[in-house]
Amino acid sequence: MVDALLLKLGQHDRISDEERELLKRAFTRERAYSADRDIVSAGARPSVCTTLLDGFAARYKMLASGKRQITAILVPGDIIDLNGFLCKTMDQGVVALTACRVAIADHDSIGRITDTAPHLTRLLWLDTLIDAAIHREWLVAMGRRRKSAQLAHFICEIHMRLGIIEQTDGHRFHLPLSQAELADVLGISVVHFNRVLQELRQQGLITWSNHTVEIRDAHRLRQTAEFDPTYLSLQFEPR
Amino acid sequence: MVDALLLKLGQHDRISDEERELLKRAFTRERAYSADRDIVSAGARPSVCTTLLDGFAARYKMLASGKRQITAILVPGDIIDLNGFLCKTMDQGVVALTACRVAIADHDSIGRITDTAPHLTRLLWLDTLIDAAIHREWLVAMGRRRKSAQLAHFICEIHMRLGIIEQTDGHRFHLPLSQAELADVLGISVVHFNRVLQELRQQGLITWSNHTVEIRDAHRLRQTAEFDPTYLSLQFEPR
DNA sequence: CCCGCGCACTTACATATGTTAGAGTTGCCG
DNA sequence: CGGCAACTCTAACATATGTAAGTGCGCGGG
Repeated sequence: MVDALLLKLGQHDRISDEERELLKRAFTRERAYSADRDIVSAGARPSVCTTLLDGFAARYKMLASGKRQITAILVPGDIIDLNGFLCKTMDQGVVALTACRVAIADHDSIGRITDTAPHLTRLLWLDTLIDAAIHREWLVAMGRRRKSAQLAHFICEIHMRLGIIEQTDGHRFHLPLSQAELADVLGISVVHFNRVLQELRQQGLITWSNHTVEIRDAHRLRQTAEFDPTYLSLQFEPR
Repeated sequence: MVDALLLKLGQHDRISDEERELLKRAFTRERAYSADRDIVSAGARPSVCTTLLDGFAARYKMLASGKRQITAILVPGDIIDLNGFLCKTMDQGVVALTACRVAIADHDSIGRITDTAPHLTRLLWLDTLIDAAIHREWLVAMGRRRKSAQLAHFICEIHMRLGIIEQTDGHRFHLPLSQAELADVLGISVVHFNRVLQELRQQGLITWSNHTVEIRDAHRLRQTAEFDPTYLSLQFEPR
């Protein structure tokens, strides 16, 4: 059930059979959400952790003006609210962008892991550190890159993250998000998102239609994005 | 030596005497950096963790264009490169913005804590989760707030964080950063930073001179910032 | 004491991005 | 199969933000 999670954690370091078992036994229940439903709401005090099995979700925050900023895109294998285990109160909500299936673990089970399985605990901690590194990369892109470079960077990142969980087909991948949702990721208007998208298309860097993205010139795309995947900690080494 | 760190961690949950001792014994060595020196550089593979005792530092990334984005402001009590313990390679550098004093702990000592002191480990983990929550809040401010609101939000946050380590004087605090540095925080030009600053001044929300900020109307400042400190996890409860 | 340098601040103009409105497209459902 | 609804894409204009250039102030070193 938690295959994608294991696939992802296994990128960073060896996971023993016992550790695999611990995780599998923690994430027992399963649940489905339809698109546009909150999986966790801002301000909630969850008593469980949830990992995405299938579909796309987004961490987000609404402002009084009605504007929305998406602060993270979650793909299968991502833990949605591991921060809730220690932060107690969710600072932001997570919404299903497509139909989603999730697996659920009680905080008690996670707590038992932190009490008895230090190495697995470090891997879970690492997972949240990578989330933070992604946030930092987004901050850089948002604050100091040209918007076309920000989009290029986002495409490189998602392509790589989907690759880990074997959801890419070479340079092509499925990204079932609307332009309005992607505009909320980049922090720009839908109109401007479309302008920026045309720019990447016109430069022959990508094609994008029917929610399928194809990278046509990976080298130049990475170059405009100044993409360096170090922040994803994909090196396999003892942790 | 690590008083500020203990003060900060102690906001979230009770710390036992043994845990205090463990931390004190981990952070043995001390070191000083002058302003504008890197404390850790991007791409480094540190074998130690460092916590700020005194001064202000910033996590940052440089782009090929020469632009800089600051992704975090570090104040005394913050751990500078706890992520390096598990990520191994630093995704971004940390620079001393003023003269800084730091305390240093070997990764081995931190590793021993994670192997033997689960509760203290959770508190350290929590600290990195709060870093991530701050990043998310900055993403929202950067992407979707008016720039004056972004600055207002930053002031509210820093005031609160300095309050925890007892570096505020009521509604006044010392913030020895130049406008160029603050512009790199907000992701705007120096000129525009100055415009935005004038705006907050003119609205009577703050005064700001000689690197001293005074909040004149806390209520309206929070209101324009839509500031809600939930994301800092300042609630005292078992973790 | 004065000079020079860094920093805060300003102006004028250029560019990027947002807003509003609407036309074309696609896909789903009755 | 027709029609609604959501989405993509474009245009025209308004606003926010960046760039280049320069003034003035305050502080530390000679």
